[in-house]
Amino acid sequence: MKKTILIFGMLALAILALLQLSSYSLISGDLTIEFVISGIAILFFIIGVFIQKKFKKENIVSKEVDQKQINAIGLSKREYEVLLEMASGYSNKEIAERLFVSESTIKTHVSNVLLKLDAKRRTQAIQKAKELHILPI
Amino acid sequence: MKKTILIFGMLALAILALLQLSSYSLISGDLTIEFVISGIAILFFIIGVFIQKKFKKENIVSKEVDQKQINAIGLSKREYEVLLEMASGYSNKEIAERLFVSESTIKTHVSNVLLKLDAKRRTQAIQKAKELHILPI
DNA sequence: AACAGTCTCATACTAAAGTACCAAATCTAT
DNA sequence: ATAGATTTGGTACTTTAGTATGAGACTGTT
Repeated sequence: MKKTILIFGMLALAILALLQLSSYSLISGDLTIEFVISGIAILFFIIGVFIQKKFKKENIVSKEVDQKQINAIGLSKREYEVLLEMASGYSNKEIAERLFVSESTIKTHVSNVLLKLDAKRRTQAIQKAKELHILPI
Repeated sequence: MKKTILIFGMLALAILALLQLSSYSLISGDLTIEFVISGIAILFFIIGVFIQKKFKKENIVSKEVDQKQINAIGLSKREYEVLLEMASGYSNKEIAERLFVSESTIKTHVSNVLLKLDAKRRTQAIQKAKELHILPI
């Protein structure tokens, strides 16, 4: 967790910088104490929100599809489309109708998907695809 | 977004309260300006983190299984177990081996699961189960 | 233009999934 | 203890899924 140390170090620095700035402003009389404190409060609130967001993103399984993984596996555009339809629970015949091609074509694509994902069944392919983060949701 | 308005109202109030408190402390000379500002910064940082956490939680699809849904659907304990195995990508034969029963039994269970989830195929059953939040992940 | 890759489709299989129907054993709660 | 639900298992059958193989059409690339 180097990032944690880094972030808290930066925060400490930010606080020190603000202290310097605020005391200087107060001495010079440009700003009122209320204004400075409000600004600091808002600033640190925003920083808190931002940092929490960053941390959350790392912990949560991203719902985004990992395009790099798709390329790494070697799935073609059409094969990936078929995979998505499979994962949605459609049969080969239904996928064929939805994509306006023959069932034979879908079978070919499915076989290729299974090969590339090293799966014996479509359900296993779906599971593996999920683990590889190449499926939305 | 009533919550948003509420939260920001509370924040504004908190800032005002802090201003009052800090000016009072400064006048009475109990605290230094640095100490007050640091405290406020830390406080608002924490508030920011907390609020972001709250908001995030609402957006994320809960990974918990919805036991009520399982009951509502009428899935028995064993049927649910089979559903989980199905969703993991196992074949009927594999599930039979894993649960130490015959393949016939699994077929019966699977048929019942499909009926209760109103699905034509196991992939569709998995998809529907996912939507009903009765699958972990 | 030639080539690799993709997409399409077909045939002929084998394997797996799913349905229908039945029935015995086992729990479970009243 | 008995009724109702659950679990288990079987047979026989239909439907999907998946494999193997081949091949034409259509990219984009060098």
